[in-house]
Amino acid sequence: MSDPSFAPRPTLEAVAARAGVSRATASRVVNGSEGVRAPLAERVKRAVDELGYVPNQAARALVTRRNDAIAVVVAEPETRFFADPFFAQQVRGISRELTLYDNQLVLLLTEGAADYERVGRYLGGGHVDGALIFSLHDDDTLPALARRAGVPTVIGGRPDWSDGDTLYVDCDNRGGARDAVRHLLNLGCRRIGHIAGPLDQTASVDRLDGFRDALPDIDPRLVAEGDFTPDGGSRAMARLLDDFPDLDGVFAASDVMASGALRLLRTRGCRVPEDVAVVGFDDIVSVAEWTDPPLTTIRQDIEEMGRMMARLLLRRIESGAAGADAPALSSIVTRTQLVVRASA
Amino acid sequence: MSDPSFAPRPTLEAVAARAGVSRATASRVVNGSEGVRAPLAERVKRAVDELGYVPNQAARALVTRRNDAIAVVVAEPETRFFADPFFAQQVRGISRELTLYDNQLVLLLTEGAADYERVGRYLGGGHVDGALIFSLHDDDTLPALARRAGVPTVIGGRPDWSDGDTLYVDCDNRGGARDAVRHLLNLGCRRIGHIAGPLDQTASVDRLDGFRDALPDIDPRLVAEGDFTPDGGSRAMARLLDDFPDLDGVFAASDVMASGALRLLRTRGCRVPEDVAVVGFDDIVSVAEWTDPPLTTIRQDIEEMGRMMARLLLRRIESGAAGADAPALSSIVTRTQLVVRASA
DNA sequence: CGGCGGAATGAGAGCGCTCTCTCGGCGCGT
DNA sequence: ACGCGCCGAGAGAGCGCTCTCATTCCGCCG
Repeated sequence: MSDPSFAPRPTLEAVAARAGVSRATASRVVNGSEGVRAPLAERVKRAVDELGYVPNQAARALVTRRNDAIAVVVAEPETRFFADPFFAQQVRGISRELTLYDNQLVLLLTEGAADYERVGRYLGGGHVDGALIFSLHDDDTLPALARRAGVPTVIGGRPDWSDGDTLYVDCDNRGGARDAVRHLLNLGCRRIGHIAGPLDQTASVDRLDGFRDALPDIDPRLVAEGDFTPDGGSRAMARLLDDFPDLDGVFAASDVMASGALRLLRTRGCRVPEDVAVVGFDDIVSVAEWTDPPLTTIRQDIEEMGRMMARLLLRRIESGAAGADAPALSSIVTRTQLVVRASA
Repeated sequence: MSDPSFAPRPTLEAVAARAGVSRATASRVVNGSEGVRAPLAERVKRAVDELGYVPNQAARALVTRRNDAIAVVVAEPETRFFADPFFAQQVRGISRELTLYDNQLVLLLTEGAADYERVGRYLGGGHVDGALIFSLHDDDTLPALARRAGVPTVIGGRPDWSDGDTLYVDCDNRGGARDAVRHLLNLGCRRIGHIAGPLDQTASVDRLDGFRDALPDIDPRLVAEGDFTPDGGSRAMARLLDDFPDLDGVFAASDVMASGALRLLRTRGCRVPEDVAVVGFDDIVSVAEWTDPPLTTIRQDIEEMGRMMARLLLRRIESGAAGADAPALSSIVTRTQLVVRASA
């Protein structure tokens, strides 16, 4: 087997020799620093081309302490990670932003706490310059892990603790939820239920809080906990309907759950929005536009949030490298927006 | 800002000093090689714990030429990558297998050929020990790129060229397609159409070939090309129905497209399977079990294929390291299986 | 026309690790 | 009791790169 990986890769040394310059000069040219006279630079570039030289990243990383790679750590079984379009969009945003700055995305999937040790080792090993952590649940040790590993981190979604040092990007879950319920109220709904996400995540809690803001002193049974899956939404909807046959409005904490709720509503013969009006959250287009009827929802710009996470992290890494007098960085909370379609 | 990344990470040297041994011995202990007497090894381990030592991967990679990381390159816009459960399952399989062997997964998303240069640089940079490439289209230069970069590669899905050196993992697309059509035939269908995938991918072509195997000399208009999305399936179904009102059977080249077809069939008032029987391909459970009616389909074990890809690649890397007398590796084609649900 | 300043180039010291090679010490055979 | 062989530990040479610092070369001014 003629394994091409056996052809030893040319080193900077070789390039320098061929160009008749020193390694230092070759390095300067390769890294695009100025102060090399044109003819020399030209010769080096030619040598690079002819030899097909590509810098060895390990060697470079060893001295620069930079990897130009950041990890995306998902504290969620792959099943949900891939099934949920929310992650998909966020990762896309991240990926695009990182690409812009020539950084690579290393995906670290965890299946339960057993993998945490492995992830910790990886982060500590200096493989990546930073980490983006997603979808935290109560008491998740992932951020602590990253911190111990000395890896700059940005979290997707407000964490359930707060200290000035923790950076995150989230949307205004509470305000968005409030808007959703007010919309329902304006439509004339009198009996409004809420399909919440798992309450060990702040996004769910914040949305529930927003719901309560608009509807204080509500019967607690009007809140049914789902799990961000269609089925969960469906089950929660069923419970709500069983407990409150006079239900005429529902705010679901995610579009995906709302789609499940819609499905159940249909099997129960309820018309949407005539009998029951439904508002979702997220505005995941591939879901919200395709439900029957199309979903009224609270829009958050998920991809943009992904980009922001990446940018924030990159800046934090940068500032770490720059020293103490770096500009202070702060978490970002984005605005949400009501998108009215047909379901409410 | 008290950036913890500024606490310099302890080096092997420090561990050795603390344990009162040489760097070499410390290294031996850390890497679990034998031939170090227990008391010494014990002291080293203690030092590692106390210092919180984690080996610097860049330094290690520099000398071992191993990164314990492999790249997954997706020649597909993120949109489809994330939207399509097929990739999700495959990546899960890969991730699991890699984790087993303490390898990391680096996800390289490409958005069009513009990104190829970047990917090439990355692969050539020695960041990863190997690459898994997915979802190739005609004349895709990705494999050539990987080869030029000297990176061992395994391809997901049969490539459209063949040479003994190219390793791939695929299922028996043609045989599966044949089975699907035969099932339709056994059911008594007389006018069977095919919703094909994009014909610049071998999987689509192979499935079409299987369709033709079972139905030679068929009217070419009975084949409608889709794009592996629900919408594409829907559109193709519409075309088929328009051209052949007497259609009574459809074989779709993917479950996702079949679900779109089902949707269209419903809007047209066709009963499934009474009026038109439908068979899909893939057996993506989250799709096939949830369509209405549940989808009869051709099962391929996608996750297992992912695992196989990873294993094959790891072995190829291994064999590269072992030298010429490594066992010959060969591509894998897995068996498919008809799964009968309600749609046919 | 000598010398000075500044820019361009080269020399060389590591970065943290692995691994070969050498050396020291111990058990054993005679 | 002496020497041989072998196992366990240490010394040291890189891996390929970056970057500081010394050196050289040039254009100019005096």
